[in-house]
Amino acid sequence: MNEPRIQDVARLAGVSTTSISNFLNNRMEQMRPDTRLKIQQAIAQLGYRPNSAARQLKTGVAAMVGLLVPSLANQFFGALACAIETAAARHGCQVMTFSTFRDPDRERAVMADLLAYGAQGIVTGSALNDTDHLATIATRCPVVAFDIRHTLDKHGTITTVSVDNVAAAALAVEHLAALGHRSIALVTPPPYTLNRQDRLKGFQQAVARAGLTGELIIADATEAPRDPHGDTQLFELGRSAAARLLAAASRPTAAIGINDMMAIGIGVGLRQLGKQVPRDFSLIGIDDIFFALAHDPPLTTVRQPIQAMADTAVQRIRAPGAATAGDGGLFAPQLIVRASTAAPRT
Amino acid sequence: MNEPRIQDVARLAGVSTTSISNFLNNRMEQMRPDTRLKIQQAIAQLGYRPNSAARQLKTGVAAMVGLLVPSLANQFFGALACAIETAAARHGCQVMTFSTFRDPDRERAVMADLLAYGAQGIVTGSALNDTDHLATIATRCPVVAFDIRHTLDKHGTITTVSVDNVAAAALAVEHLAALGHRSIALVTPPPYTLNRQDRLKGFQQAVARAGLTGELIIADATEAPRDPHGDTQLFELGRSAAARLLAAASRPTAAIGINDMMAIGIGVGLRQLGKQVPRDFSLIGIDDIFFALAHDPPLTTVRQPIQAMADTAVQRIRAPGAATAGDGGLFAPQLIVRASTAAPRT
DNA sequence: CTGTTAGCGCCTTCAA
DNA sequence: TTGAAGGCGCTAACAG
Repeated sequence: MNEPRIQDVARLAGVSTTSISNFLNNRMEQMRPDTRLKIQQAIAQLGYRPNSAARQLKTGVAAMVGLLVPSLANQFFGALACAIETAAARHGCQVMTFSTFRDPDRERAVMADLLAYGAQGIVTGSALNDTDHLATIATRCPVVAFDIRHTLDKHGTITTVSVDNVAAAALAVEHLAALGHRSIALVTPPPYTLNRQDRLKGFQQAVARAGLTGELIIADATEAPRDPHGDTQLFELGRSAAARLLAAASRPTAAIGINDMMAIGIGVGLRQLGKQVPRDFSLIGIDDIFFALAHDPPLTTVRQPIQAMADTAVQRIRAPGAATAGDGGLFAPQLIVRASTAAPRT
Repeated sequence: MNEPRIQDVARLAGVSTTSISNFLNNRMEQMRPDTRLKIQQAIAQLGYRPNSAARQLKTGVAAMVGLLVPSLANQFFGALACAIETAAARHGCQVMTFSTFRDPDRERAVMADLLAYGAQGIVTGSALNDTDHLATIATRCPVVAFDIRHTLDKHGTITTVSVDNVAAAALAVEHLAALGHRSIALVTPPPYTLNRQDRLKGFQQAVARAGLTGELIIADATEAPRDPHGDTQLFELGRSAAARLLAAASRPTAAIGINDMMAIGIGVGLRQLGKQVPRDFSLIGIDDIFFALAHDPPLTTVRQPIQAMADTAVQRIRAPGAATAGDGGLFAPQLIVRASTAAPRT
């Protein structure tokens, strides 16, 4: 309603709209310093802001990147959104975030919306089953898949950014081994997604390397209600897995949760069973979500360098071609030792 | 890149662009059924999506609402963003979310961006100190303040949506009173914000009504590092407040955290001090964030009806005028009894 | 019921 | 340096 327009600025500054446009687009060399100053003042005085719709209509792109996540209510993705926003702000561009609630139809619709909005590119932290669709989108704008590396490699049109999940799990194993644990378990839901498969692989490789006994506890997803919003499911699965952990044939003295949510669930379950962490049992997660810190005891975990990953993701969108499809984009995880791991009782 | 345009659809369907436009804007009565069918097919065949920038440039508004939160890494605001997105989707519109990191400058900049983007309205869950600026924005588009009622009422141009914080605190007090507690405490940082002041007022009123002893524990904000991202601060403050709780002169048997984050911190602190919740001490929060459930024991709390509040917020943006500035917009909180409260030990 | 047409605000030649 | 002018894709009169 009654926003100032470029012509108003031009009139007030006593210059042409062309100069204003040049000013707005940082072509300072094409005007005298005093012109520049006058323009600056006029813009400030009017509170002028270029209309992005018009600009986009003309140039074809918006200074905006899209972000898809399963749900912002999920702590990990909230943090991711934060990191992407921070990264985008460094490029002077906005983020439009959508929760897909893991609904493929909604996912498709939302991608189309983003395209209609002229998004420069799309970062997706939402694991699609329909990768062909993703590839189609990728022909229209750069698509960066966050933490869902392998699924998409085959198409070769999508770049990916991911923590090295194999290394992450290995880091957890090595930490436990160094503490003296000889029998450990990995607790995970059925590893359908490839990042979970990677973590599983890392676990098995590291266990073999260290000569440990490694048991796999598959938490049956039907044991807890699905929850597309906040991922309470993983927490509940972890909690109910605690009993199986204690009853396991290999008598593990430590467990790795496939991620922090699961580890926190395990921690609560163990305590409800009268076990004390880390005195009776060691526990370690992966991701380093905020509540790892708020857990009692503070959860030892393997951190994903989210901000660095987000920076790379946005960079790839702003400068596609810089990275070729399928190239590395693998980030090194970092062990964060807190208080949920200790040497096993002898 | 090479998106189909409205003319392409018109050509393929063998009709005029007007009809396509009518179709897109749901003016079905202005065309024959067979025309409608042809259009439908043509759109599907081309995968056509109207360009939102062009549409917005023409109509002046985008099907988009802005959302400002301190940080999406904060569990509560992640959930809020989720709820707003769900509400907006029901109106067929998108959400552009920004984290302000509680930086007034960024807040201002982001509001301006939103205006430049043609946002239909702005929901802010971010407590500004500069309410005049907010009022200025409100002259350009509807602004709905989420959970920061009183600060803004004086301007009369901004509508607000908030839980009844007085009632929320009272609900907590009454629950504890009903369990038999006679001396309780409220733990809060210095109540600068007005929703905290409301909670404090509700606490004091309810305590007086029930004839209890009510102590106020002000957690000194300097005791924990500030954290604009994830609000670890409140957690840490709660944790360090546990000792003061146990040493308090009024010998409280239960505590209310000003919100869940604080209550969870208190819970962890109490346990580290060897106290068992709820056997030795009862604990209750306010908000009902997800981790109230993941806390051990599951935290009794007072829930904000976030989705209903979000629906109302979006409604006010879509149909401004329906609600007059400053009108109620107060929502009833709900007591969620879980396992952190019990009768005091006799 | 359908076609024609004039902009929405900005960017970018182009000639002055 | 500047002014004029032609769109970007769509909508909404208005005239058929």
